[in-house]
Amino acid sequence: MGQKNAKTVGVESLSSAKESRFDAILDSAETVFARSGYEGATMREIAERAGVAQGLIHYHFKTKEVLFEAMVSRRSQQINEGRAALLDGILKQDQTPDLEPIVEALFRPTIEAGISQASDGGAFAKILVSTANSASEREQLLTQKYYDPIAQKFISAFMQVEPGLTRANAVWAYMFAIGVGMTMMAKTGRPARLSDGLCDDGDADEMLTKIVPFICSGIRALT
Amino acid sequence: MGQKNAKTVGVESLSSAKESRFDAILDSAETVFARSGYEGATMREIAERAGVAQGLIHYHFKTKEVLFEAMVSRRSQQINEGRAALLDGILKQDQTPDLEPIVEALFRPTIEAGISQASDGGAFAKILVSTANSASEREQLLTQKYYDPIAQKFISAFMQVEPGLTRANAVWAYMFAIGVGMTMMAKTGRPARLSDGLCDDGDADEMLTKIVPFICSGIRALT
DNA sequence: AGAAATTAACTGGTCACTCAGTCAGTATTT
DNA sequence: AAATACTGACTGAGTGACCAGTTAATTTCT
Repeated sequence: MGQKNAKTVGVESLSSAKESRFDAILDSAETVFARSGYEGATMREIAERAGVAQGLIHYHFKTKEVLFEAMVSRRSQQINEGRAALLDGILKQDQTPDLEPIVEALFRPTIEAGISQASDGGAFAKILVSTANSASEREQLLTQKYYDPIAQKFISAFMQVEPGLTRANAVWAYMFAIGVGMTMMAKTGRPARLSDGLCDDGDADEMLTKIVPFICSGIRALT
Repeated sequence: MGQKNAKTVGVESLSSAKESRFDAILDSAETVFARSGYEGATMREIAERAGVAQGLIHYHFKTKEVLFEAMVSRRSQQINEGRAALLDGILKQDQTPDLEPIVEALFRPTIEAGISQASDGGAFAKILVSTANSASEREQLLTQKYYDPIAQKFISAFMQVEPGLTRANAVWAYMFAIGVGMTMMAKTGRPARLSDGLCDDGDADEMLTKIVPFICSGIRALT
């Protein structure tokens, strides 16, 4: 269900290229799930924000759970294609690549997926954070399905450019790197609070200049 | 509300020292909130698991929100007293202390609060993770109230033992350190999945031997 | 080409159920 | 007896899901 809406693909996101209701529902779901969490979000609110009848959501997605997965699937495929492309480009070099661009390739597509939608305050990034940290069945399965494969690619890349890493340590390195990245994606505003405004977790580019050296140095400590 | 139950404090947690219903409710809330999240948890389930009538929860805590805060408050005070004690002990030395024990002091009390209850699978740690990462009003206020003060102490300690750190970078260092710690506290089982069983996020002590060098090296990269 | 038939997209209302919270009344303590 | 602790039945406000029926778009038949 949902693949029949492959119509009018072409160049979307162009100005206000009229979007299908199907996609409008997914966009709305992204915003509402991000603000209220899975249980806190209501089908009614998602429908209202998308400007459709509530029944239409059930027509397209059957259940709330399927809707949630469809929303995660759409965005994570986009992100992980970007990640894979960047990583492949780096590894295709002649000499051994640096660790730094690899770590950057891990985060930049997520950031860009956040801002492209503008005005949503990085809604999907927030969903990512809570999904990744959840120990619940449903969310773990989504992580496994959509994020474990690309994770393995980055873990292998870590081992390739830092030969001192055991496989176990490369896995820890990946987990820790993601943990640090959460700080940026959660957008809690806490850095600003703790620093009297010196730090701003809304500025992803500035954060990356701190995060990348932090993680790379941390990884090298595990070699 | 709740402080009138300071009765029979003494040595609790001893075998099955009969616990007050008040505390039984908080314990139950910890487990249920950890598994289902704030919205997903129901007062009915918390009451059943605690073996009391649902009305009793409202008698003691009035609302779900107050119950949640009471549960966070109890455990976080215990954790942060442990953290402060360890940190003060370290800073009281004559010569300049190392960064390593400070970072360890950040995490050990949380871990121990998790295991002491046994069998709950680190329920409170999971709540901590989702609370810290949430951008919602309610959870941000709790973080601010119960965790920002101790965070400032650790940020100052970072600057004291690593004089090259600016205040802004010390704040980032703290945020990143917490981010890495999430990996350990969330207990998602993902490390085991990604490593075919080589890594185990259930073994907090083993994780600490990886986390502490990772974070310390990362922090020093910011100097 | 144009009418007829079929499918897809969509609506508004409704259902059975669950939720947090209330309350009158009962047991237990002091 | 007076206060505190506690119960269990209850309520009104939502909840996700469902469905009969309407409109728009395609396909099929003549």
